Amino acid sequence: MPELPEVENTRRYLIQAGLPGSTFTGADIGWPNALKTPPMEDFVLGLLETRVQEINRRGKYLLLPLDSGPRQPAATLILHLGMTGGLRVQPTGHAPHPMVRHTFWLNGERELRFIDHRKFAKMWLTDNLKDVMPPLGPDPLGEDFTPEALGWALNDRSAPIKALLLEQSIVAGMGNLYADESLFLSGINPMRQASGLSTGDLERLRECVVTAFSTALEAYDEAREAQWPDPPMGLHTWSIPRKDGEPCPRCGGPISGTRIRARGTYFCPECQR
DNA sequence: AGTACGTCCTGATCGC
DNA sequence: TGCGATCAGGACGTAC
Repeated sequence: MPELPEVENTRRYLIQAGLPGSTFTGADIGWPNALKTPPMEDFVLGLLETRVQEINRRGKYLLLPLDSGPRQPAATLILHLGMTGGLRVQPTGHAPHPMVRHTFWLNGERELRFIDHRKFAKMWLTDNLKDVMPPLGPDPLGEDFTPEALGWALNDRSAPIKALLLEQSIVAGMGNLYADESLFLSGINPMRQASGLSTGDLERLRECVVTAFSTALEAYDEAREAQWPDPPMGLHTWSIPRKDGEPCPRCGGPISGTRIRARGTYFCPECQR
């Protein structure tokens, strides 16, 4: 379930693996439904002989601006890992993971391999980001993620804070696990009405979102070094147990499991009132 | 407009 | 023991 730390880890992995500067020499799209735009033929032709300039991230989206030389306009390859997506840069001879859905051939006998067990991942190739990118809120690793920005977005919203934290237009990169973790760290009940949060709540929440993501990222950085060249994925980097009745790490009381907007939600009824 | 729910997917796990 | 039902969840489409 890639959320911001997993996507950022993937970004750093791709850079370390030398994807920037590599040239696409072909592509095999094994699950066409993942391709949102353009149609397959245009997608593959559009990638051909383009060079990856850099690997950027906006929320959970990976953005690969491409250099196509004199051919214009310059396009961007956009990747979203969905729930089970993962990327590898490997030598052509290296046995591929059984769940590789798409293969992008690179110069120098290497391949960019897109793994995706459950086929929730998505891809776009566009020369106009605005046409395909949904509106994204501030990124918690950036400077514009402030208590004021959070308060403004939640101001007149009556939905439970947990549901709104998951909206990418409010917090870019947030996902189910880190939403629960951030609320647990900040002592805020996930079912509370967003508009009812005090200034103090918002400040604490902002701080805890940053803490949850930063802690996870550090773990990914370490694991990436330790297990190179296999990138880590799915590290257990949160403190709140994701099981009903488990002891709360803070007070020892039983953790409650419930559903908010059909998402599994875990919290401590004692610490998060 | 805001809120909520169904849908897409596969594999693991649950319950009868 | 075995097999069908349920669960997991990111983002979008649809309904209210």
